[in-house]
This record gives sequence, C-alpha cells and structure tokens, in this order.
Amino acid sequence: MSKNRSAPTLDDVARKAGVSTATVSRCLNDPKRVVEATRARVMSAVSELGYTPNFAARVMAAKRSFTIGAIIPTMENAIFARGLQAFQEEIHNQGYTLLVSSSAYQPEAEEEQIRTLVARGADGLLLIGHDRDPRIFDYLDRQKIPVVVAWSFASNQSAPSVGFDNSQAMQALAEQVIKLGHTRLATISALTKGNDRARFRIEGIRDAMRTNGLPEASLSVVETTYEIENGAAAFEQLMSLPQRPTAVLCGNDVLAVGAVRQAEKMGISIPDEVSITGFDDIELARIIRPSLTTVHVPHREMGRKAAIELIDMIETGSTGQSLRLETNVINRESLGPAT
Amino acid sequence: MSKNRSAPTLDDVARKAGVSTATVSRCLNDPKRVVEATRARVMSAVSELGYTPNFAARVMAAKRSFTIGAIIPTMENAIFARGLQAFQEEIHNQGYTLLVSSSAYQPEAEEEQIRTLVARGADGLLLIGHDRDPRIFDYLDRQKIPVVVAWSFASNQSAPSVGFDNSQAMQALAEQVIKLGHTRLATISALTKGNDRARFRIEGIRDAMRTNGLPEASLSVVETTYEIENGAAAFEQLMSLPQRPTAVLCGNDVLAVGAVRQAEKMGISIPDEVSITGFDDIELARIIRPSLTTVHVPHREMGRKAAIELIDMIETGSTGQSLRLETNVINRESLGPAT
DNA sequence: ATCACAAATGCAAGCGCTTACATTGGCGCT
DNA sequence: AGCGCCAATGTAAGCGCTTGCATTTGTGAT
Repeated sequence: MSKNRSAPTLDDVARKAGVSTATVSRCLNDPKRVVEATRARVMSAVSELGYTPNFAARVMAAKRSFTIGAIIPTMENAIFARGLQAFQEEIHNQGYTLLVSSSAYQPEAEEEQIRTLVARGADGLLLIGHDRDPRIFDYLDRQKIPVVVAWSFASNQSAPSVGFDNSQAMQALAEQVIKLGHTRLATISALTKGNDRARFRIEGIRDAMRTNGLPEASLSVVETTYEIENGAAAFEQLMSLPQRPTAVLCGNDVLAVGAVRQAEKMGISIPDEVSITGFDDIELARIIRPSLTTVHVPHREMGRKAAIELIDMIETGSTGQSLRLETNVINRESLGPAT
Repeated sequence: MSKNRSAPTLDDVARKAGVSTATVSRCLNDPKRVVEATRARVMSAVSELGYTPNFAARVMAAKRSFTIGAIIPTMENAIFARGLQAFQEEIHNQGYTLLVSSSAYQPEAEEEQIRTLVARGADGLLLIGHDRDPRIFDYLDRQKIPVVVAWSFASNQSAPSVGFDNSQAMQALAEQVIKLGHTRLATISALTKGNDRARFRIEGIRDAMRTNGLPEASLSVVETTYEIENGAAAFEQLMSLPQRPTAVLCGNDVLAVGAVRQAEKMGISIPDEVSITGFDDIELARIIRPSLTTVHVPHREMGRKAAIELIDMIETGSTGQSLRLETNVINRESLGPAT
C-alpha cells in the first residue's frame, strides 16, 4: 500500500482486498455477482482507500458513460433553466449525469457542441427544436446516439420530440386577443432563422387572423434577439408605425417585459391603450406590473418526460416516441379589450 | 477504408494518411512538430473521415482533460447564471470546457459532485463560498486539483478566492439605511448554514448598527430558502411583529422581490411605510416596481477573473492569489427615509 | 466419498489515445 | 565523399477499467 499522492486505482483496491481487479469491478457494477463475504472485504477496501473509479477509463472500457448531453440555446434565461432542471433531476434519479452547453442560438456552435458531446461519450442527447441541418441527424444516427427534441412538437421528424404545438398554443392566445376586438395586431418575435418555435408562433397568430377574417398581411412583425432591451426597442418601433397596433403579441415573456417597460417609459397605458402578451409563463410574468397575459408551458413536465423518453431509448434501443403536451392561456392584466 | 458504422479512430486516420498514429496525434496537439506536407495529408484525412478524437481515451493517456468543473448552489436563478456565463466564456477562449453541476445548497451533494468531477478528470474546480468540510480541501490538495472560490472573499483560507467582501458590502448599504433615520431594522436572509455569504451579510448589518449606536439585538432576522414565495412569507411574518421594522434588508434580490410583492398584497406602501432593499442587482431589481435599492455585484467580472486565476493555477502550478472586487450600492425606489 | 454442474473468481485482451525513446533521413561542413 | 547533428517520424508501452472465457471452488445427489 504505497501512500502515493494520487488517486487509488482498481488495482490498489484489488490488492488490498486480496482479489482480482475483475472481482472489484463486479462488486461495483453488479454486486450480486459476487458472494457476500468477498464483497464486504472489497467494499471496505474501497472505502478505506477512498477509491473513486476513473471515469475516462470506465467509459473507454465499457463504451458507456451514463452521461447525457443537452444543448440549449441559452442559459441566461429562466425558460430553459426550469425545464432543464427537471430534466436533470430525472436523469440523476436514474443514475445519469447531465452535460449542458449552450449554443447562443448559433447553428455552427450547436453542431460543434454535438460533436464534442459525442466525443465525450454521451449516451444520448437532448436538443431544442427541430431546425437544424439534416446531416446532423444522419451523423447521430450513424453513431447510434439517441436524441430527443424538446420545446417543440412534430411527429414526422427524424427525432422524436417531447414538446408542445407552438403554433396552436399561440393561435389559442391570438383567438382570445381577437375576440376582445383587436384588429390591428403586431408581434415581437425571436429571430426565426433556425428557430422553429418562433416561426410556429407567428404562424399561430396568422392562423387565428385567417380564421377570424382578418387580413394576414396586416400583422406587423419585428424580429429581435432575446433580451429585455430589444423587446423595448421593438415596441418603440411598433408604436411609431403610422397605424399603431392595439395588441402586441410577443414571442416570449422576456420580450414582452421589455415592451411593457417601454410602454411605461413612453406613458402608454397597458392594457388601456395597447395590450401586450407574452409566452412561456416564466416567473417574471407574474412579478411585473401589469402582470402578463401569456401562454403557460409545462416546462417541468416537459423536462421530466423528455428525460424518461431519452433514457428509454438509450436502454431499450427503441427509436422513441413523440409526446405532445398541453399548454394553456393564462389571463392576467396586460391584455384588455380593444379601445 | 471500412465503412464501419462507428466513429473513426486515430488509427483509421493514420492509415489513410500513410503515417503513424503518433504523427497524427502530434498534428492535432502540436502541429508545429510535424512538417507542412505531412500535416496537410493528415488534416485532409481527418476531415474526410470526419474524425473527432475520443475524449475518454485522450484524457486517459494525457492525464489532462481541459475540463473545468463548477459546482454552484443552484441554477435556477440569475445570480449564478450570469457570473458562470462569463466564467465559461473565458475558459472557452482558453480552450477549456466547463462542466457544471448544482448542489441545491446541500453540502453532501456538493461533496459527491466534487468527487464526480475529479473522477471525470477535471483539471480544476470552481466552488462557491468557503463554507465546507476542510477534508474536502485536503482531498483536492492531495489530488493536486486547483480550486478557486468565488462569490466570497477571504484571504486566509485554504483556497484562493475571487469575490467581494459580503460583510462590508452589506454594511455600506445598511449605513445608508440608518442614515435615512431607520432604527428598527429587519433582515430576510438566505439559510446561513453552510453559506458564508449569507452570514457575512447579516454581520455587515450588525456592524453598521453597532457603529451607529443601534442595539444589535434589535435586528429581527428571518432565514428562509431562496424563493420569491418565501421572501413574501418572511415579510408577512416580519410585519406581524409587535414593533414593525421600518426597513427590511434582504439577503438577495429574489427574497426582496418576494417582500415587495407581499407588501403590495398587504397594502403596505413601499417605501413610505416600509423600506426594502436587495442584494446582487439582478435584472429583476430594475424591472420590479418599486425598483429595488440593492448592492451591485460585478458578476461578469468576477466570473472572468476567477477563470483567469484558475487557469493560471492549472497551467503554472501556482497556488493562486485571492482577488477582491468592489461592490457598490445602487439607489432606486424601494428605499426611502424613515417615517 | 464421488461426480456433475453451477456459482464464484481469475486471466488477460483490449478500449483509443499520448509520449518517451528509438530510428531514419537530409543537411551543412570539412 | 564522409561525418555529425538535428528535425521528422515511427515504435510501443502504458493510462485504469470492463468483460469474454478459463479456471477454481462449492453444492447436492448418488
């Protein structure tokens, strides 16, 4: 037992317990395969030495890492944080570890990170949305890495998805807005390039307009990136239109908060002069005044279900099955009747 | 070139380029050691094959992972998110990858995660706060894993820290509060067990009281976990005290937001009847109405500096050096003179 | 006791890479 | 032309683990 200043190995444990490394390995991975007496001896050697298996060696030998990778567009806001937290809790319960990276909404960055995660031996991947180069799905398929797509639902894609129908969710909200008499609608959307969620949401508004006999072309659309300040700027831009919209449907709550703040600054009363809505129902939506009418998304449920699905795919080798979750409109103060 | 359905290895590349694996490895890790012509041949083989080095094998052979681990108390709020984002950007620039896990404020979970990260070959660790079993620092020391502590500053600890003086920061704020005539103070704090930041902040308030001749014992303290709802509940509790405090200094902005919301609900006017302050200066602090007087912490700078320090320790083997950042009080609407 | 057979354990071959050390070849110099 | 030297490349030994297969040990039935 050399008191070497570096981590003990399987070999050290084996020697101390007077067994072979194979037995120690089995003790750790499949305890019932080794008889009680030996196991006790091994286990005490393990704890006396403070042994922790070397992960890289284990992955290499077993070709299995019990690691799941997730690539999300951004960590800087609550939307993904909450769903991801649930995802991580679930996989942790099942003995997996989560590796997260964020792509900053850049497709190339995402692709690189996918490769990195695969090179790190991820057993499966969680991706957000369907929009990406099909070659990526081919690659993953070839490497036999199961993938689940979340935050979006579509049954006919190359990977199963656990999410909700963005278009329909937004349509339901737009219907309510229109029922309140609004005819001049506008939307502040996230960038639609490479972002199916954003596109579907705009589409949902258009669907509702069409259904209700409003000319689709009359929808003013401003696209911007995901920040409160940008939501504010977009709102200002919309308010300087010759014909001010009476309702601004925002692609997410963050943008809506920016709009609300800008309205306050411009002395525009919400919802008396203009109505504003959000999407996601993050905490901020109920904190802000006026509180936000928005679409509630079951983030935690989505994260959990995606985890369950992905682990099932990993462990049974199944090709997975898409799951569609329900959203619902939450009525708060920022939406009122058209004036 | 067998079109095997699994990832190409160094060997495949070497064969295709007509060189040895050693040369390929050198091309990838230290290109100047191989002559231009060979390198070109190797590189084109790499890209034709779509080769990505197997991470586990690399770590195992090189005993170096270019991975840094960070364990934060929670991912669910903006405080750590922002600093961590900066940390990650900086290490990414220097060619490292970040592995994050959250301990949910549980010391045992943190300890387990530290071991996990070490087993995964992390080259260094970022930890939050100094409060933890000294054995952990011993262990890390024995494994020769550099550690930097952030979000807290203390020069006499077992690990260098990059942070700010929580006590002094809070004291500065409390001074202002007292100068405004408040004498009945209360604080809503995060749980102090295992959380030096929380403890130091309370201490800061006491220091200011002492300095200004206020009886320290008169400070009402409520401890609770990190959620808006809990901040609200704590505020309600404080308001039902026989002698209502006139200023409630919250341990962080999230708790303060809860307090503000509860005041609104109870019809207590802020800051006319009661003043409320926060700590951290997260985005929410300026979004909420009344906006929060709070302590601004240079999160991004802290993250970046911590990254620089840690990488320096990893690469030069130095023992590191503590760095103290400045905070400053941001005056907004939620603090007013005592009535 | 003895034998057949199953359960427990050991042996050793990799997993895909890095790197110390050995070998080769090209160059300038005499 | 011959020599020494250094840059470029190759050889092969691990890194710490898992696991198929071989071997040993223990069990119950005869």
